[in-house]
Amino acid sequence: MSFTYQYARPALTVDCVVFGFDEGELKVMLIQRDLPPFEGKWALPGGFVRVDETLDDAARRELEEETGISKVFLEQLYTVGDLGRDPRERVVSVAYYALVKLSDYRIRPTTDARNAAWFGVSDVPKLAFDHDKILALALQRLQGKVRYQPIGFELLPPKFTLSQLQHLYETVLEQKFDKRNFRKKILSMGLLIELDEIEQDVAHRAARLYRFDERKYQQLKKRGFNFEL
Amino acid sequence: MSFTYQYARPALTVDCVVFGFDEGELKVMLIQRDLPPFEGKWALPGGFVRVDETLDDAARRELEEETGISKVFLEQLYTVGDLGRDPRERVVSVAYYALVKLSDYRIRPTTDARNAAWFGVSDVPKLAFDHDKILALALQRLQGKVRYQPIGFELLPPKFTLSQLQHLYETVLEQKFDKRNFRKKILSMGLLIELDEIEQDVAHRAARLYRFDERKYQQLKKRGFNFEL
DNA sequence: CCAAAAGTGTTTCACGTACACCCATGC
DNA sequence: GCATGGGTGTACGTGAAACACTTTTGG
Repeated sequence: MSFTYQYARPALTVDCVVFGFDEGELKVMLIQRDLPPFEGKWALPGGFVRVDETLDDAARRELEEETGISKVFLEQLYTVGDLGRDPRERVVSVAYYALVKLSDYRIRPTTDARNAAWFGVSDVPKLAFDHDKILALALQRLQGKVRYQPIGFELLPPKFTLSQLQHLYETVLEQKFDKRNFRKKILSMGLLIELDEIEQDVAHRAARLYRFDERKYQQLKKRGFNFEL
Repeated sequence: MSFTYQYARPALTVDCVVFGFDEGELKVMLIQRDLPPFEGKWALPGGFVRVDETLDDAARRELEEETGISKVFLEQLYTVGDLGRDPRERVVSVAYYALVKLSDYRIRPTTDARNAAWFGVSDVPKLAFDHDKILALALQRLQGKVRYQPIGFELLPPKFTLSQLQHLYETVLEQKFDKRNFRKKILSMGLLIELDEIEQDVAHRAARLYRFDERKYQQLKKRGFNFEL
């Protein structure tokens, strides 16, 4: 079976930059290519968009197929369409970025026949295609967005300590915060629910656990509230 | 001549939301369709991406062809790919938004065989395809971006008065500003060059003209400066 | 008892905000 | 001379930033 058109059409793909946060480091999931071009090179998970699925669906499907990741925060990032970005033919790719609760879901880093692994964002090797550029864009977007939208919580387990939250922000934004000021500010928004639980199995005083109040955030947002770190 | 592929491919188009600012109002350029589907309806300028041109090039080319507009601020907005957004077949469209110095370049609102016209953003009729949604996205992006990047100047002539600038911000953000505070803030950034010229042909005291210092902005940006209204 | 991180208030300073009057020009 | 918008300074309050010590727990 084949499909014929009057004019040449670019191929259309999706690529996903999947971020996780673990051990005080921001990580990206990469896949080792088992086919040319760029065989053996690391690349972003992604693949062709089917003609009967939306772009979002395609991104989620590829993510699931290639990394086993599902039900995560996923947002469109940018569409790249430079000539020659794929040596075989013209390929336009809609890039997405995803945020996963690494420490919670325990994602299997290897699935399928492929080799998938987490890399610290500062230890990423040279990637296939123009995926370096896409990754850089995603990082930029994450840094910009984390300040004024409560997406940082997508990278933490549902229950977290204020220190974990602070470290997350410090890592993503590459910037230190004062502990007291950070707590004051984040708590003053009234978006965190203080739980009756504390950390377990730590070799020091256990910290209180909190939960992000998504419901409250949606309410406040309607009334003109703006999250801002 | 025709082109054949193993799998079905979506068609790929670009659409442009072109903003202008005139008479204290934010305007969008629309084109009246002369072919089905949506014949006679107003739509965003746009068209198919050729297989040998980048997405940015395609957007600029379509803009030039359909509206005569060239050399403007142009930025990718979002890629829409819902099923059924075009009744004929699957079409994925990369949306762009452009900012033009309306009062300066004097763009011809009608070119080609087509009917092109400026609409106040609050007087836009129901558009073809999902162009309403794209326009709404573009407005949102403009409102968000104008606050923390000096793109407002793209909508003004090269020489402008502080009142013009203030009115632009008030229009885009749908919010009033205090005259003294606005001037204090904008001038304190040191990004405006005070010219030795004043307005001409006004029926009241003529205002001083200013120019945006792009050079200085690029310098400051490198050193970590952030524009913020 | 030592190490490691949790938790907690106050002072200072900068910046945002509110606010009213005189000036220049064209008609 | 009057209508229209141009141009200017100060006082006040809020919120960001700086800063150090005590507490709890496990080993």
